[in-house]
This record gives sequence, C-alpha cells and structure tokens, in this order.
Amino acid sequence: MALPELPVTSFALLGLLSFGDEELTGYELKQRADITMRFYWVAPAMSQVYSELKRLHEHRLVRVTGSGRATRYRLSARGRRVLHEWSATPAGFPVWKHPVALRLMIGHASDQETLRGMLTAYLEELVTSRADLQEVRTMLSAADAPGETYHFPGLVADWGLAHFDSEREITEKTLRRLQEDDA
Amino acid sequence: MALPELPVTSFALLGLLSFGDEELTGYELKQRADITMRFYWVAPAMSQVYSELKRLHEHRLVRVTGSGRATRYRLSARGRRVLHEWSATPAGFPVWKHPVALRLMIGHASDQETLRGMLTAYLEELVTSRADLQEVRTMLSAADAPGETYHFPGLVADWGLAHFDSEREITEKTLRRLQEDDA
DNA sequence: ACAGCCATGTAACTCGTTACATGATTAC
DNA sequence: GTAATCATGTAACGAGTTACATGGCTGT
Repeated sequence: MALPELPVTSFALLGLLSFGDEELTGYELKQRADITMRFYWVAPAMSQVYSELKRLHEHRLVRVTGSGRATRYRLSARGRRVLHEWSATPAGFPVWKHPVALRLMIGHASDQETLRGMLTAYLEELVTSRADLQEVRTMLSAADAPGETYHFPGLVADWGLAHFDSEREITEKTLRRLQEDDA
Repeated sequence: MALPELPVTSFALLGLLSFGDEELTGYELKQRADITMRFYWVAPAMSQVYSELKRLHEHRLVRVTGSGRATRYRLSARGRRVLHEWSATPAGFPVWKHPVALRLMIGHASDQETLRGMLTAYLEELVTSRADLQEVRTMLSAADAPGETYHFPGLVADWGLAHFDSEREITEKTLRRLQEDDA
C-alpha cells in the first residue's frame, strides 16, 4: 500500500478526523483546526478545507455520509491505515517564521522606541495566545490520561504552553537588554 | 512615500543588504540567508533570490553595479528609507509549523516505538542546529557591542539559541512522559 | 583535464490565500 | 423578519519550490 503523495495539511486534517468515530462537516473540521491545530501547524482557509476533503475522498481516505444538506466525513479504514503509515514518516525540522525576530535583526534600520513598542505588543499577543491554548488544555483534561482519547493532544498542548512561556521569557530578556543599551 | 506592497521575504533580503555598505551578488545573498536568516525566517530558493532582486530593482530599492559577469546589488537611498518604514509596520504573530508536534498529536495512530524514535531524532537535529547557530553567534561576537554592526543580529541569535534550548527541554520532558505512560 | 564552486536564470507546478457567491437554518 | 451562524463551493492570484539549463572561473 503506497503512501499517497499529499501535502502535510491533508494528513493533518485526516488526523483531526481520527479522534473517536465522529463524522464531521467541513465547517466543523475547520473549527477544530482553528482551535487546536493552529498552534503548531496552520489554520487552513475554509476553501482549502473543502478542497482537501475532496481530495481525501478521491483517494478514498474518508467516507462521505451525505445525510441532508451537510456533507459529513469520516475516516475510512484505508484512511486509518494510511495515517498510521504516514505517522512513521520522517518528520522534518520545524519551520519558524518569526516576523518580530526578523525586524529585530535589522534593528539598526529602526529606533529604540519602535523596537520596544514591537516587543511589548508581542508580549501582549503572547499572553492572549497562551490563554487561548490554556483554555484548550483545560478542555482536554477531561480525557487526557494515558490511553484516553485526548492524551496525545494534551501532551502537545503542554508543549505549546511551554513554548509560549519560553517566548515570553526571551522577549522580556531582550527588552531588558535593549533598555540597558540605552544607558 | 508609500510603502511598496512586497512579500516579507523581499524586505528580509533587503534587510540583509543593509549591513555595512556591501555590494553582494545574488549568490552571496543566498549564502547569508542560509547562514543566519533561516533560523527565524526562511532560506529562500536560489531562484527566488534572483527574482526578488529583480523586483527590488524594479522598485528602485537596490542599485545594480554590473562589474563583470557577476551582478552586484547594493541598497539604494530609497531602499534604506523603505526599510526603515517597513520595520515600523505591525509585525504579526510568528507562524510555527512543527511536523514533530503534529505527528505527536495523532500519537494514537502510531506506537510508542515510533514516537520515541521520532522525538529522539528530533533531539539530535536540535543539537546540530543549535551548534550551527552557536557558530554564527561566535562569528557575530566580533562586532556585537551596542552600536556596532552586528549588535541586533547578536540579540536575535541569542533568541534563537534560547529557543533551541527550550525545545530541547520540552522534547526531553515529553520523552520522559511517554516512558512513564509505558509503565 | 576535471571537479567543484560561482553565477544566473526559466518553466512548470503546488500550496494556500483572498474575494466572491449562494443559500439554508437557527435564535431572537 | 432579520441577523448570525452553518454550509459549500469557485476563481483568481501570489509565494515559493523543484527541475532544468547554461556557462565561467578556480584549484589540483
């Protein structure tokens, strides 16, 4: 059984369909992605969710249960096998696109005022993002014991929380270093 | 002076041209990006470097000094102004694409063996990446005092090093948690 | 002479986005 | 009735990649 060549986001969406035996609409799938997956992958556009679902169906990785106007999708047996196979695939190194760090790098083209404002704004966004993720983490804690449905999502959420904490620390430290430079 | 609408990578490359008064070829610019910028932005393909340079020139943000077969580019006065203006632009939140965390999220579709192997492999890649960045950091330290050319790149490199350290800690912690689950 | 690096591009393609369009259902 | 949400798509576009092609220069 050859692993179909699909973009990672396809497998990510397939993965979201692999919790429990739920049947989801494209709309619901998009919501799940927005809530959880966006923290360490992406939040795909609505239109992409539909086109990926179409493709997953063409590859018979999902089954369609057209009950009424809302098309519902569920993982097929083949989809489950493919997902298992894919998860053993080399993961590759994370890609980090950090517009704050990028601007800081060319700090000589800016000024202290602007840079400090940027870092402060970033700190605030970190706080709200962390709070959002913490909320998710709390919801998952209903079934996050080893073997339960949301055990692994719980691990990943903790990973994300630790990451946000680390970012906060580094940003604060950098702010302090900028202030020292002023003197 | 309206800020031209260009992708961030354009400004990133423009930023790389703003250190010192150097004139760089596309080839050299690509090397710089590979060495430093890739850690918090991207390493653009060679072909993209050339097309971006072409576009930057069309916008008169760089000047071309065609000395011989190798075309050399340097920041124009206009380019410097635009870069300054861009750096005060809202930065947006970092995007993190983390294939390891993504696979861990659907850990239920995998097995302990595979997951531990994945995290261990990631740890090793973290070590080499950190070492690469540390090497860059050391090179920068020749001129990283406040006011010197590589002060800000130094700050950003330290940011990246702290990030790698944080990732190492989280990964190790997650590995321990996986082992506890086994028992 | 030959390998390896320097140097520059073109063409085809995919991923993913935004803008647009449509209509059904639900809550108030 | 009317606003918000649910639900599904199409079309155009842009960023960025890989594969391909070419050729000069440099060290051994």
